[in-house]
Amino acid sequence: MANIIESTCTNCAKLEDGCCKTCITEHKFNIFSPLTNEEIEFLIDDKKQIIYKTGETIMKQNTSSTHVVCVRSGLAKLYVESDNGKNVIVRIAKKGDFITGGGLFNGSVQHFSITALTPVRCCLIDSAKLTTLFSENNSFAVGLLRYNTKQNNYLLNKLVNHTQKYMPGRVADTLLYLKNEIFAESAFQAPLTRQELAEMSNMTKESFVRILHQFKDSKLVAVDGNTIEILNENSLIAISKNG
Amino acid sequence: MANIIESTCTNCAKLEDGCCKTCITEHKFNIFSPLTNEEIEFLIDDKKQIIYKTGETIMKQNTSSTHVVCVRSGLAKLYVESDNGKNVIVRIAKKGDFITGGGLFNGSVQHFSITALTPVRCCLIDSAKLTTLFSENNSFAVGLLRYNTKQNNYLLNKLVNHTQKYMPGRVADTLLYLKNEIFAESAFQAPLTRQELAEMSNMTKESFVRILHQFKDSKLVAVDGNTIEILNENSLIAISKNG
DNA sequence: AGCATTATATGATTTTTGTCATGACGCGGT
DNA sequence: ACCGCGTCATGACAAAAATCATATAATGCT
Repeated sequence: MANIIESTCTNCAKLEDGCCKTCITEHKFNIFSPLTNEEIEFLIDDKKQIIYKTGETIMKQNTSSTHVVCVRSGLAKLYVESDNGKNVIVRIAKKGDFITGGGLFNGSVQHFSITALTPVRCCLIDSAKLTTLFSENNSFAVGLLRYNTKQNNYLLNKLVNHTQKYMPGRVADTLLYLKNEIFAESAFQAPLTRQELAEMSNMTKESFVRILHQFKDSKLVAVDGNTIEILNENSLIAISKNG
Repeated sequence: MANIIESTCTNCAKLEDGCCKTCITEHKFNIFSPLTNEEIEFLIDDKKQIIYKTGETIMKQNTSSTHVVCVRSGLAKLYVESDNGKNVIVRIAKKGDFITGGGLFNGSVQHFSITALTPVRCCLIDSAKLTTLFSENNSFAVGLLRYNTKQNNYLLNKLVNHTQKYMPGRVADTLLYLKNEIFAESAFQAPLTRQELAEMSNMTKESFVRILHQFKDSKLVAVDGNTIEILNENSLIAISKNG
């Protein structure tokens, strides 16, 4: 069971200790940077700080939720569970990511699930507080809209990539995404099974394995279990572009 | 009825005529309903009213644009042009639709193209005016965010439908979308070629034609050229669900 | 350590979908 | 009316990807 850890992070319970303010800068929660100290105080007043174990569900699709998630550490997968039982992993959330399940001002039903890939430390913040701040602080409102817009463009791009590219292009996309967006390193140990990597790439695990093996044979990547190293990024980019 | 609206709209240059205000209610531009008369006056001050002929490009992907589009009549396709030359039609815009190409507050680059499927009458409004109103009128800001959120959920849904369903399910989706979202009638004459219907359904035109033919054989639809009639909506829904 | 369970890998086969080729039909322009 | 062009339709075939089967490696548990 996930445990509330307000005791372990006592500094964070009140703003006077400087913890939440620090968290916002340190963890790069850019979305909150326009807020004044007073507004932050208001925001975090009754927030809950939770640690999820690997594999635990942070949010479940189609359930109702009145809070948003701010990831402080760890990785989580955001995925849609389709009617046929197959999952589509939409993105990976990491430190500093801010997640609204179905969106503010649009009902409380979550349109995707979130599951911890590693232990995840996060803060759950009441949506109502965000809507209040949305009205009071225009820069914050602009930030929220911009966040949504970017998400929109991201999804538009993913739609095209997933429907128009052949499998090697999609595998290349997934590997480049992990390198550049998540780990920011050429070699990384991804806490993702082949099944999950396949769900990110819109294919079966068998197909993913085969293509990864081809990439390995072509010296584009080095693979050892969950550790993947990008050896030839330019070729992967070419494969991604080519389709 | 339609004539009255259109004749008033021709003098839409000033609010004194009551036209833009009428337009907002009559054409159901809900996004603008929170605005005061003064704000509307400000918004439409130097707007441009344009008529596009069938086939004309209203917005071109990857170009810069500083305005948003409000469709007053006609139909237009919003589509992404992918690197391999194939198009993905994301949605059809109709009367009352409000379109921001790449989004407010996020650069001016358009992330998709818009082309008129029929003659399209629309107003182009300066994005800067919207951002000003966003700051001044909170209800309007909420409406914009809600619009974006809905768009997000729509794209999420389309991503899953296009990647997880077999072709018959996707064709069923397209037909149901046209019936319920665009024409609001069981029988409709769609100004879309088979190629375009295929681009909405993420498949080749040949595949679309074949599946439409099967649906016709199964008495699910009646087809005569561009006129399509949904005869058995429940079966189409079942096919859509099934995958 | 030994066993059960899960994840990974790989070949054989089938299903799904796209590509190519061809013909029919409809429509605008001369 | 005739031609040319684009759309629509349909069959034959090829390519892409999923499924199935099975083997191996890794992991967790008692």
